[in-house]
Amino acid sequence: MPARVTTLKELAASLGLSITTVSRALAGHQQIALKTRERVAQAARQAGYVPNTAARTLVSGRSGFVGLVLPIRGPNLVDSFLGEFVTGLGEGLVPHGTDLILATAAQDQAEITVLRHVVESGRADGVVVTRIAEVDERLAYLRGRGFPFVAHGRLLDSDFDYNWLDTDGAHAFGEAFDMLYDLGHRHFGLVTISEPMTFRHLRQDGLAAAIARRGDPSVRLDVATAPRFDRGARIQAVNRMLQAPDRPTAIVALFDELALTVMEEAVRAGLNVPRDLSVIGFDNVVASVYAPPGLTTFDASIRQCAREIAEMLLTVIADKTAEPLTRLIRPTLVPRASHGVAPRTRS
Amino acid sequence: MPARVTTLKELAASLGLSITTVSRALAGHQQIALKTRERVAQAARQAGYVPNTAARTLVSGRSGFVGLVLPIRGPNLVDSFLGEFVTGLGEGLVPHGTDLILATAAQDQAEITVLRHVVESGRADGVVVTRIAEVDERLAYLRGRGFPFVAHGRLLDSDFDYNWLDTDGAHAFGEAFDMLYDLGHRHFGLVTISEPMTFRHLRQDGLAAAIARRGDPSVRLDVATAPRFDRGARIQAVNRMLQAPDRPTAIVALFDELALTVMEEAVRAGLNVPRDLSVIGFDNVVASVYAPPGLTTFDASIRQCAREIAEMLLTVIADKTAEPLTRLIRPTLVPRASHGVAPRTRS
DNA sequence: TGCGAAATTTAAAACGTTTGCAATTCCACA
DNA sequence: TGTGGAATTGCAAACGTTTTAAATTTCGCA
Repeated sequence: MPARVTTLKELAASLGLSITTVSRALAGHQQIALKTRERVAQAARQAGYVPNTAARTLVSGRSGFVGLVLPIRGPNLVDSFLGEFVTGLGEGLVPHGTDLILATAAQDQAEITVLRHVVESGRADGVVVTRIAEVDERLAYLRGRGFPFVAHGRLLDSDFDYNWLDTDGAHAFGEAFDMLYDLGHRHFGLVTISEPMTFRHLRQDGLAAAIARRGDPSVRLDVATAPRFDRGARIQAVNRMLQAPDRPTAIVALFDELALTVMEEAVRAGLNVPRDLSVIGFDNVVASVYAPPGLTTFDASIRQCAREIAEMLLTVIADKTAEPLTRLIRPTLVPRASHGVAPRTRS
Repeated sequence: MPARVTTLKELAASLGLSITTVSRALAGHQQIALKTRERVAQAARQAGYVPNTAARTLVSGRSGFVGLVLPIRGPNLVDSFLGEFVTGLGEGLVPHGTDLILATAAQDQAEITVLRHVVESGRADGVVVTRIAEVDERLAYLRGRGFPFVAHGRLLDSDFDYNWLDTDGAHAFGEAFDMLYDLGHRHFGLVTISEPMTFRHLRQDGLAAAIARRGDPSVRLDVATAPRFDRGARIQAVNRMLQAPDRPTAIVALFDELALTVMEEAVRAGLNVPRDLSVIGFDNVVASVYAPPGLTTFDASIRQCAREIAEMLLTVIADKTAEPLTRLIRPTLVPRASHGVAPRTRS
């Protein structure tokens, strides 16, 4: 017997009260007699009453949901990013009784289309936007609508303020450089991607800034670029860097996946990490623990960041006029065994 | 200028038509003149009209959402399961215009409470249930309500039918045994968990069945059990098995995370994998590629399974009276380098 | 005993959509 | 020019809740 859903009307009828009174009693309004409130609460609990979300949303204009548009992903998810991210969001949302909507973009569909749909159908009270692109129409759209959102990541420059939380990749890459420099490295390699995401600039600029700060003209930086999802091209780019007659002694990769490729190809080329080559990544993916000799990397604590993003978003939803919130999270170095003193200079 | 949301009423007014007609025109009803339908569609597109979800849900009784209650997870997610799973669900749902709701259980809250809330608030038209426990109140509840759901996993026995999709762990473990037996192994170890999840029985039974099928009385099986999230206890249990005077020559782990621990501890104990010890896991997590010498394991293609689960659920939602759907997916062996011929018998 | 203010409760409208049924328009044909 | 039936459109109720404004009850005090 599929139990029917209890409605406010039924509850009111069974109590001999009006719908209004029951609604207010459950909302805890002071104007309802204490005795009545208790009686109603008791009956509601017993009947297992749960308010209908649609009806509540319709009248209040609040859905109690926060949206996340799933980035269209390649066939190979290599990390636990998404899992950690939604887990963190969930943790941040649950104390406020808010749930998460995951909207997926179809193969041939732009993310912005899905975003618009989520926003304009009233499914969500706010959204989280990840993977910020150099020119990001999503932020412009949300901004134009005045719709609450928090970005995970930043634009390089913008003529408007918005709420964001970002990992301080610039600082991390500076830290990586300083550490490697102090270990004697002077010739550096950076492996990066060709996709127009802002974080690649932020990190590369952080590296460049640290180099400039040091003011040592003997420091040299090579850059290798490959498309994010083209494994073949990536391997090629890495090998071009490794096979060069004068190759770097230390390679910093934009993120661990690239760093792992560097380590694999280095081994294949007969190099020993870290004796011949230091490698540093970013993200602290699980594989970085297991890939010999253990990848030195940075941990950005995605789950914790996501939780904070959720909290920021709830704040913004509650008060749309508030000053823009921004948080820059400094990742922590996870030193493992893939970096070491620079090899003696050849020649 | 935060653009307002267009409503049906406004659209109707601007067209000089009634709300009814516009609604029907957009729904493509034949009874509306073709010319009108086109005119309305055009105007709707131009105005960027998106129907309000709450209103539609309220009257139709369909929310256009499918729910997933996030399992409460320990501090350390080690795999990409959740990410792959929600990605797969999204892929299966998006062609039908359905989205996914992720509800998180608070720390002190039972999963069933959240599930009840999702179901009874009308937020979702159906739910996906994962990680089936030996005695699973969620299935009983959903069954009792007649609420559409698909289980990822199975009960060991049940007095009712339901929709499920499961990975054929029994078959995989049988396959692992056969392969190892043919390589000369006679003394086996199974590392499993103490949590009352059904899959541990299914897999262990599959192993036992394969042993029985072989009918070789010299085959021996040791079992080590530890709590899922207690790393210390797990290491202890593994070591007890490895340190035993007469240790197994082949260890099958309930899943990769355990297998990785076995490999780590084996190395620490001075054993060579696979020369002294064969290890086989299950799940094909990313780390299994990188953990030396490369873990032989089974791939259950979570993403594909999740997609199918989504499709099954949509079928069930569309026709609640349909026969129960069940799918048993055979995982594929991913042979890497952690297994090999049995070492010569000592003594 | 009656008055007025305070305390408590209720009727009714509103949110934006879908849908059963009724009303209107159109057109072919007599 | 009128008629009937088909084609097209519109009215109004309904979904379950919140909320404004108004009605009713209660109670202290003269």
